[in-house]
Amino acid sequence: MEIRPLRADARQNRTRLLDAARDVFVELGSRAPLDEVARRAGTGIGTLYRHFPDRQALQRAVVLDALQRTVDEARAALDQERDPFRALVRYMHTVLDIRIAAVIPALFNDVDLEEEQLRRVRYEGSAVLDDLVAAAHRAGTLRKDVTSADIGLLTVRLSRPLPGTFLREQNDELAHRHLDLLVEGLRPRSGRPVAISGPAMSMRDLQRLSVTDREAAPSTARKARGRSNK
Amino acid sequence: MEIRPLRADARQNRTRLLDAARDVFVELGSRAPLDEVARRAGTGIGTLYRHFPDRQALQRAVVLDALQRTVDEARAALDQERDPFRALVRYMHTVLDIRIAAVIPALFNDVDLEEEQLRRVRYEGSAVLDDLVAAAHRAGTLRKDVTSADIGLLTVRLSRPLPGTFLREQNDELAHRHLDLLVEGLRPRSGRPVAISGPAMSMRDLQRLSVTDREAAPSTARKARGRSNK
DNA sequence: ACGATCCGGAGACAATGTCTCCACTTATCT
DNA sequence: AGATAAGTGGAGACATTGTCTCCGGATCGT
Repeated sequence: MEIRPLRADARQNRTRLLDAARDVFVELGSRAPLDEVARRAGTGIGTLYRHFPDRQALQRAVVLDALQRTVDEARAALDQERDPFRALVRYMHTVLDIRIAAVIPALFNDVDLEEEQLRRVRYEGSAVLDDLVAAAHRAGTLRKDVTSADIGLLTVRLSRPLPGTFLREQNDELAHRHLDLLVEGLRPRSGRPVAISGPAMSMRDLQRLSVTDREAAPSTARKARGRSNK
Repeated sequence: MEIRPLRADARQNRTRLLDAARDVFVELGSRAPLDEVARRAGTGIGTLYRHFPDRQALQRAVVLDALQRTVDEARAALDQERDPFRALVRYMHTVLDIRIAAVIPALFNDVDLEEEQLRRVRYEGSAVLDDLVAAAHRAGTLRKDVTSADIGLLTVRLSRPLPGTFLREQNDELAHRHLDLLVEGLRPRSGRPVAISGPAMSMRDLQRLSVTDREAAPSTARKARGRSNK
């Protein structure tokens, strides 16, 4: 590892490449052509390869960067907001902005999340989200049956850009709009509590689960689900 | 055009290929290897190409099939459910099951949605969703500021499989769980109405928007494939 | 039983993506 | 300003991946 500081222009290029890579991976998937990344960053492909020896190194750097920023923001929300529910909502909006919840999914199969450094930041991320949720639970402003994994997964669903040729700005607006809508469903209901179905997991459950199962079930048979509208 | 009915085994293979293709496109994206589709369908690659002359034909068939089933189910929901809100919720759950809202996004850039037959079914789909939403609005059981485009886009967000090595069944359960959660946010609030941000669009707005954006690039209706742009 | 119909998958071909190499440019220091 | 180390860009050799044809053989329907 080089410890010598980068030249000013080199540092800027590195940052630009990271930003461009994040967008490209989110929009085009983990196997998007790196030419495109270089193009958006306004550099040559050679420069990209100088900073990141191969595709995987770039992907790793992108994830680490986004994760770190998310953790920082989560802590800020927890510290600065008086109302825990507000802190949680602020956290979710920020996550949309950082696009972390879109990046990780996109790169999930290509980046080794168990690698030491990533593992550590991921752990911090889970912990702070657990704290946010727990605080809101204690305050009684968040439905008791909503778990931290729900929050995490919901931000994933909201983060991913909608297909079609939406402009990016429009996409972002819609994501925040839908988050607003969702947030209303997170509050406890005064009247009858309508039960929600499915597995209630914590962030820890979620991580354990992702790591553990590594076999593919080739069962393609589809069964009709007997569904009553609850 | 062949009108002669297919041999029984051929018909079954065709159906299997369609189902497999839908899953593969959703999971692996529109450019997923067709070998994988054949493998999951339990047929050879040659069989795939006999039924669908090229990738685009397969994609188109997948979308048409899913769309048609969705429209049918939407009509059934509208007819059979007494409570309009229940009808809407049932519709959304069904959409998750059919995975239409995951298929269309995945194939958005590869299938020409303006092609006559698709256009017609899509139009029907929008119309019936508009009806569902309008009915719920009239009944006062759906927030007035929630539009049909919101419903459509939200099902898209919920439909797409979460990354990681979730088993498919688990993925489905989570999608329905999160839909349950979301639904609570769709109901009108008795107390203060918390405003939601962002553009409020109808399905029509949505379609118009997607189409106009497309004009920028030359629409490849049925041309040679080899394109090199950038 | 016996055409007609359909299947399977090896492999030639085409498209796409990876990454190196090095002549050239730019930042930084004195 | 001059010297020089640091950084850049992109053409192109190479590798990987996906497309689609072809035809001997299996299977269906009558």
